[in-house]
Amino acid sequence: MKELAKKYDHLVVEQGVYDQWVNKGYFTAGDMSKKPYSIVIPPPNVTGKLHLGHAWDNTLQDIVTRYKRMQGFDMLWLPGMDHAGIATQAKVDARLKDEGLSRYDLGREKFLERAWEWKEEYAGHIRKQWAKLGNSVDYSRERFTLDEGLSKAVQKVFVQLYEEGLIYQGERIINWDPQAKTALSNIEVIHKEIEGAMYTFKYVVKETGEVLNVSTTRPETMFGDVCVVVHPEDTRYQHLVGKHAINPANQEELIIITDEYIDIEFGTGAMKCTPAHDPNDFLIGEKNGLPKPVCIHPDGTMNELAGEFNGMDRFACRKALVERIEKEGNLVSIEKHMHQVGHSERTDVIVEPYLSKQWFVKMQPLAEDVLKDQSNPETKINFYPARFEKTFINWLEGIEDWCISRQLWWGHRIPAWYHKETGEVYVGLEAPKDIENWNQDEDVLDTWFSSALWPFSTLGWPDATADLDRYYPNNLMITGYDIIFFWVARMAFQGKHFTGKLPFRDCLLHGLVRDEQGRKMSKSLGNGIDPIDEINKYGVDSIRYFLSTNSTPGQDLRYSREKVESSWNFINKIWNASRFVMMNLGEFSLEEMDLSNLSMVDHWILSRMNETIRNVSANMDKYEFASVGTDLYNFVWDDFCSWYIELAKANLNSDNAAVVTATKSTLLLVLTNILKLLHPFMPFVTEEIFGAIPHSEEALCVSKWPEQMENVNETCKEEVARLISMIQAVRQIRVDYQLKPSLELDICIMNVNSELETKDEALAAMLMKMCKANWVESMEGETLIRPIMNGSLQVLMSAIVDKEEEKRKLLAEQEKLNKEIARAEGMLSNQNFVAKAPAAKIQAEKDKLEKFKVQLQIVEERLQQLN
RNA sequence: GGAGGUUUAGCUCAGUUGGGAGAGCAUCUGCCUUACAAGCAGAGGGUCGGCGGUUCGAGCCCGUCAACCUCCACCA
Repeated sequence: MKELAKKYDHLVVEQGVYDQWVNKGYFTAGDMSKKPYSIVIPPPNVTGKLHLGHAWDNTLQDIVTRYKRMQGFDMLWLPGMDHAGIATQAKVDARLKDEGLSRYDLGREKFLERAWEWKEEYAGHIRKQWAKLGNSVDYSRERFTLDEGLSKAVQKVFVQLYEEGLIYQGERIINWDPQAKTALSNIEVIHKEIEGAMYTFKYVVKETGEVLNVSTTRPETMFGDVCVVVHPEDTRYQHLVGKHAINPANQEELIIITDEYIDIEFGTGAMKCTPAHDPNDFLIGEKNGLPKPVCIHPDGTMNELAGEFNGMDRFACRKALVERIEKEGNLVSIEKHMHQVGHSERTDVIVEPYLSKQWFVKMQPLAEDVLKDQSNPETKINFYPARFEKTFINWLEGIEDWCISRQLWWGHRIPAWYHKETGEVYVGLEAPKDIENWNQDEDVLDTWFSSALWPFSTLGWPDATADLDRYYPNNLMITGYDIIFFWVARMAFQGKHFTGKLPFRDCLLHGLVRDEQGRKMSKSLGNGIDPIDEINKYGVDSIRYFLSTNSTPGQDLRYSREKVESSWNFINKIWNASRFVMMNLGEFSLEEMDLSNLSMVDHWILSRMNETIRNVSANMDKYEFASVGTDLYNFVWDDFCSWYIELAKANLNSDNAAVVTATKSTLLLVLTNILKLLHPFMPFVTEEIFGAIPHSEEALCVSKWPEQMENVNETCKEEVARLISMIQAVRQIRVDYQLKPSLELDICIMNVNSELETKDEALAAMLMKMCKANWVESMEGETLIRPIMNGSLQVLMSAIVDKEEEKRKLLAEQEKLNKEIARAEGMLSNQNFVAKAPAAKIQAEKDKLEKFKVQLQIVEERLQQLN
């Protein structure tokens, strides 16, 4: 058995324990005698260090994991990491750049070697951070989205969806990132409101010589224009339909056509149409069988269609073109224009809508299957908080096809081959036999394509493994609300389609960690906080307790060092209380435990313990960790430390050995259960203390979750409440009359009608200990009377009491009581209340009224004496 | 243009079927009481964003307005 150091030092306490847990295999799942419970970690990107958001997310998962493990489940928390295509490739590119290289210098194969080196390096960092956080993950089942098994799952899904007609290749307008030179899916585009300009130019109608004004926000795309469109009912332009306008950018003739899409009220009512660089224009082009010329290179520079601007950056071209047109006299106006412009999530450059050939997943049938299951209480995912179900459903209902091909090297290569001569497309798990005649698609899949399979691919799917059978669907998914679309929804439809079941029963969503001013943590603001620094400073137990108990589900969380310190203080309190218990237990062993001679206060703390176990377990099941935190804080600090330990001191000094034993037993039992209840939140310090007190279980982290104790006398609650009110009354008298704390007061207790009415030695000792009060049977001479719960307390103080002061206090008390009585009487005389309120509520009001009346009587008697 | 969130003590936030407003920190007073001064014992501080409604009773339910925040959305 260990000793507890005099001072709580988190650096010492948190050292070495984690490795022991891992080495003993406590985190390894697979005990077939137990019921399974599973969570998979949202795989962190192998791009860098974990941030506070990860610490929060992981802590929540670890809390549930440890709780379920202690409840006797075969608990699997499966760890792993994500290859994070664009993000990682960008990091490796940057590293190469420092060496004066580009990925093209290395070639695909060598580049991938470098990327794998990067992955190994960062995976090591991430594992160290998991250990630091205390994550009780099963390392024997750790996975990586690009490992062999998961790649197999990805290929299988791609090929099957292709064969089912749910994956197709198409020439479409996609979101193009000209810096990363890859396509993006719709949700990888961040729309930001920026100030642009609306340019209006003169288009001369060839046949009539009239001038037609046409506006655009992107003049550079004029080199890809194929027509001018007006609304069919726009009387201003009906006579021009079928005629031709001259494009002021390149003097080409543009046919004037009509389309219902046009908003007559907007701008001039005449729109230029660029089918290859705008999704709406694309549709108009398709409808009318127009060509779709591309005028921009994949790197964002203009191509040969731009004539003299060939090779110029798209935005430089915009400026130069406008200047030229102005010079030619064809500029009508430039007006400031605020509009939403798409930016790449990863590189932050302005996304170019771009016509290109990509692979897509046909989403509607997949989404419909999920929506069907979601509408059935038996099969649906339960969202916590429930409101996110709406977000989830709305997105699936309005879903568009998912562009899944990425022009990158780091990722799952698309299993499609093109015949060198015929151009035939082959998609399959195996490469074509006559491979020399085929070229494999150069592209890889969107990272989220593999993440979407995570809940089952990590368990061995597509093989029918024992793990898959046992741990799928997962019981719970915990992640941030910011990736409902990216991840949760996609896991849902892939899970449903390939396993027949939605991938998890519950989904707990948390918010974002913000800085102390409430701002998002970001690189550009430089306000990011490294969790490791904070852990070194305050200990991971404090960080975990802070992160998990200071917000409600779905709400963002402000990081607050003040509150982390307050968490540290709480842990320090537990540490010191434990030291007190140990000091008093001495050589006390488990065999001596005897709870048969419990005193009133022992019963009381055990009854509060039962209540706490009940509330904590219920709230844990609802993922209401803030409530759990409050309950435990109050129970530990107020009930156990401030009251029970202080009251127990008198019992521990008793000559009666049975009383001492009962108190020691209670101290040990309650402390043990406190450690268990707190373990999921602060695993290190609780395990350390557990190791230092008598116990029969192997380790706290694999100990049994507390159960309520039977045969606890609940009526002691009221007795102890009275005792507490007595102690508080005496303390109040000291404050009121500025008496020295060391001065012993004689007190006499009257009209209590309870066990406390007759003097009891143990109670007398407690009163002496708690408020330096000596309990006497009766009192002669002038006394000061204070009402206490259901009775009154008399103090002999004629020498000290200032009568006027006492009168003032009593009058204040009288006023307060009269108010209360008026309130209660008011309610009870309200016929509607009496007729409609529940009987229990009415009775409670009657009881209160009675109590107040008794107290008022005492106060008034005393006032009379003073007059 | 849709959807959602937030508004409670000086600050940060709880408040779970509607039944006498809470915590942490901060402030004030008094204490080194042998687990803990990172502590102990007390105290002050709120028209629960505004208005209206339902109800015997509203911080909580309904309507409306305001401020702030977030997500979604192809208007040239």
